[in-house]
Amino acid sequence: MHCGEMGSRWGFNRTIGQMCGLLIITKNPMTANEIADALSISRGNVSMGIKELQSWQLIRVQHIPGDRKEYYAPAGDIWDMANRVFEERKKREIEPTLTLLRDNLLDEASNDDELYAQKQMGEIHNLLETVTKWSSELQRLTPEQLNKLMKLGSGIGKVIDLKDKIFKKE
Amino acid sequence: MHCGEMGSRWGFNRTIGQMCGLLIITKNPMTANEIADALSISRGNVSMGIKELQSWQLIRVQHIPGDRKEYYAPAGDIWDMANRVFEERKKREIEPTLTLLRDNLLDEASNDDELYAQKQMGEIHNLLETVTKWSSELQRLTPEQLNKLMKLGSGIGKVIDLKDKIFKKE
DNA sequence: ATTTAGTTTCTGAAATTACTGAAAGTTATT
DNA sequence: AATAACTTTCAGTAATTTCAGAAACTAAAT
Repeated sequence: MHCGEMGSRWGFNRTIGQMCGLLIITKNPMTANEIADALSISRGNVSMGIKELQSWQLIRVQHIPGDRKEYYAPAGDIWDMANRVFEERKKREIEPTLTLLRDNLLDEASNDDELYAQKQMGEIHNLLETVTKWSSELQRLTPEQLNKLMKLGSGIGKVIDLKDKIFKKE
Repeated sequence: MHCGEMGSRWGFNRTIGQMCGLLIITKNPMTANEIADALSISRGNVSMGIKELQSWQLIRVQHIPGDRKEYYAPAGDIWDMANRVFEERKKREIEPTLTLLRDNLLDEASNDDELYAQKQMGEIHNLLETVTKWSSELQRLTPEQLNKLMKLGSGIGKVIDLKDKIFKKE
């Protein structure tokens, strides 16, 4: 139920949130009908939800030999799923804006106000670009490196300073 | 207009998104009426929007001496604002879940299925906690350090390995 | 105390989004 | 080819969200 309430904050809707939560905490893969029963929602709704969750790559189908039904299970572990949600949201929340800003920055400003507007848009553009670049590079780290990095916390500041000192001459 | 379309993805609604965008790209502070006119929306709607944007700490009131009207302007620079949105969303999207998970993990599992559910919830809990901790520690860095870190990109992997080598003995 | 210039709150209408249930579609089995 | 066991689509309905505009409120100026 909580996943339902949070669903829309996380980028989908109530039912879809519930479905996702249910599949995560349920040990065995479930059929569409089982999902509908468990959450008291219509079969059709489940079908739509499945489609949506698949488009987020959060669930996958599993076939059980000798059984014709389709069984659904989470696709990957919790970390994988979080990553996918993050990526998908980046695509929806950041990329369109980045494109628009780029286009706008190409126009020539014809007065002071426009100049100011462009300056501000430039700032936003830089910020978003930095964030996307950084986040995709984080994903390139091995889980082990990532773990170390997280544990480091704000200690990272010291490491950066250290690195600076060592390579000062370059 | 684009800020309007994106508004709901960013956590507020169309009108509020537009208001925020307008205030950012406009050089001088604006009155509520100017905002209403510029966006062709009702005065009441602007008032609600202002309240909401203030709750996100994205805009601030400015009084102009000898003028009775209230003027509104963005609160802080782009980076500040992004930070606030990020913080606010963390509060809305992560913290409630963290609380719920903690409560649930205190219950004793009474069978195998519950045990599995708890294991999964534990995973989510860890993930969310790591992310929140890390993000709040990043904010403790000076803007300069942060900038260096961002520029480092995937080079961060090498720096971590370096640090490991140096402090191997500890 | 009244007027005036402004802000906020609130109601119901409009627009959007989500959901159901029935019908259509698909695929394995006989 | 017909049936049976499922899944998907879709039209209409229900629920939610957003919004305008009127009414209520507040405070400065007279």
